[in-house]
Amino acid sequence: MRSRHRVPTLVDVAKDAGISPATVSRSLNNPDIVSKETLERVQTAVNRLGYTPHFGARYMAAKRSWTIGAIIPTMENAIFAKGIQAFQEQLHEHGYTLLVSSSSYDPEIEAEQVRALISRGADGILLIGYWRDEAVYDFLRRRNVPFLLAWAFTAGNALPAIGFDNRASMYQLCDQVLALGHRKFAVISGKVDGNDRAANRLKGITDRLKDAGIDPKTVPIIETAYDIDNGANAFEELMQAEDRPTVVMCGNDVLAVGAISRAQEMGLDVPRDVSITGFDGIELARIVTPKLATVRVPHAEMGRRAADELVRMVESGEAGQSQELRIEVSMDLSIGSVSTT
Amino acid sequence: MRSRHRVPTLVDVAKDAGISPATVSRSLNNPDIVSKETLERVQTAVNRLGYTPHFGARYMAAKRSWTIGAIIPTMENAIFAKGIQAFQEQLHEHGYTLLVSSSSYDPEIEAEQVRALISRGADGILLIGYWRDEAVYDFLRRRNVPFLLAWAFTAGNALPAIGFDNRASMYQLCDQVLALGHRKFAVISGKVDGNDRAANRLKGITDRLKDAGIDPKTVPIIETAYDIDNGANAFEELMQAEDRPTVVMCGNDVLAVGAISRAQEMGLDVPRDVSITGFDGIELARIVTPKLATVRVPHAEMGRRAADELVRMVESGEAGQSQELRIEVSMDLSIGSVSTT
DNA sequence: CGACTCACTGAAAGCGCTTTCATGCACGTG
DNA sequence: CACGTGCATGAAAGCGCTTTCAGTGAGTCG
Repeated sequence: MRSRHRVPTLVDVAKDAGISPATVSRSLNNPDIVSKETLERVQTAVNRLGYTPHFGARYMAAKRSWTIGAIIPTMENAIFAKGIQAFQEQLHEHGYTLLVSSSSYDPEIEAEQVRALISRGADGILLIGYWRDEAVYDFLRRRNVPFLLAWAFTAGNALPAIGFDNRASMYQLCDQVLALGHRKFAVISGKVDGNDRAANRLKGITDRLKDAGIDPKTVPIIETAYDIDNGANAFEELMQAEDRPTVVMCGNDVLAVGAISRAQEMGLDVPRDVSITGFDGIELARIVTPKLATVRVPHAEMGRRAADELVRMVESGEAGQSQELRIEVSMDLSIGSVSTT
Repeated sequence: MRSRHRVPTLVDVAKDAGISPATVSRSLNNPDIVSKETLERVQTAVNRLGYTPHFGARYMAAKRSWTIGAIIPTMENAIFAKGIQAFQEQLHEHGYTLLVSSSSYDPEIEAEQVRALISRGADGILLIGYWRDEAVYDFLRRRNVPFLLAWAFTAGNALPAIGFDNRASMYQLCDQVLALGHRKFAVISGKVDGNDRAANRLKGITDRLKDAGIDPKTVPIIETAYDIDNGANAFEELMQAEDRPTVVMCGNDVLAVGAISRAQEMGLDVPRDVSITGFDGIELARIVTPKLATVRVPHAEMGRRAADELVRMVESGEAGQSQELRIEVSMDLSIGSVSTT
């Protein structure tokens, strides 16, 4: 029952078209070197039989899978959605298929996924951020599988990355917040452990505060996983302090949106009673009320460029070239000024 | 340069362990039938060499890929994210890997993706909704690849599906809207063409209105792609009418959120000036102000159940069993009552 | 007009694994 | 002691494709 119809193979096509399997293979992969007439007969046979090449066999014989793997920390929220979508589309343009898996921000799972992707023959791999066990990098290098990092960029780091400088970006945002007169800060950061993006964003804030003569140790900082509810709870906790902050800077938009929504539930007006900032510039930030002040990351462009670069690496065998992308600080309605009287 | 290190194969492991390749294969796939001592030697050799099985070869020899494919209409917004995430996790439990691709709501692309997934040896395939070219179903059946539909359920339809009744759910929501006294409706629907979910949601509204003695032809309906901005624009257009609706029902949360945000920009109070409803119950609906009245779909459960069922189909070779999931209508703050004086 | 080139095609090896079949060996049994 | 039994292993075929190597015939050139 399960195999009533035999699945047609390349040999079946060859027989049907009255030519050799070799020529059928060429017709499919390298049509230029086959005569027009033969090409047509192959085409006809393929259609008649409903032939689809067997990926495993093809991959085994050609040692090319036309597959690119990507491991992102999460699919649950939209942080990576836009970028990965663009990455996928651009890969498709190059004739590659994308395999995505998510690690739930767990380094062990990530390492396992890397092995899984390689075992499935990924010709190249996209990873998020820099920080991971050196063993993972070793494994990739030993296998000679090109890899590229995204969503982060640190000048001087030798690993090929396409992204933006998380520290500098947050530094810049913090700059603007200071310019509005804020001096009483609080921070809701993502989990810093093993996450260079989160760590650098936090560092961007503390660095800027130091430069402004504010001791970061005096700033209340809550570290929590990226999740709307966590953002909300952290916000509430921060506002319990007797000396309330005038601004709460969040490690990403998801946390910030949680903060905004809890603020409303608490009857606080944003930004009159308290200002809130985010990071990422996902759609959420745009539609929340008030519109979120945030750092806009060019997700789609990052995805496209990463695809182009990774394909280039795979096909040329050359080392990857890093690219830094420009972010844009957008001071939207969720932040107000503070009189510095 | 690209191949300085030769990738270790099963034969290398066999040599290193001093046993035959056959036994190594057995140790890896069927440890029960191998002696404990041999197992250990294999384990040691695998670790020493850093061996990872070659997926293509394995798939070719065993004719099982341990891969499940899923084709969703879009990754851009969160409609499918939660469900697919759960689907993936549950598949992982069963030892399967998920391959996701998106069709951008284009039936041609979807058909192409089906072929691509099959060619990659997907042992089973998850598709969204019922409507697609019969040729796609034929192809799947001819190939004997089990498939399952999700995000929809129509009683009596023979195709195996795990989801909810889009028409009935929207009918139910509309019911509640009527109960609040609304009589002047407007609708922002998703593109109905080729999309049974969108079509049935719309039908749920018109059916209910008919039953209430309201001629659906008198109700302004705008059909547009699921996108926040489209929702916003459609809303504005609908509110331009001289006889404004008291409620705008939207085909999904994304459209509804767009509508809410435009309402605010237009200086309209939701729900005092106009009520707005959505569909899906994604996170967005919860955090928008005012909280969106919508139909909550149990995405995670749908994903998990779909995974269990599809794996069962693949492993048993039996036909798929449909399951209908319960939705929940939540009348949140974006809807108010209308005095029926 | 013989030697070459060129465009096209075929034969066959081999990619890394699983699985069938055969074999060896240590038992327990009549 | 001859035999069947069951466990653990090995040998070898073969999965469906690509690619190298070797033609073949037609056209071109000195």
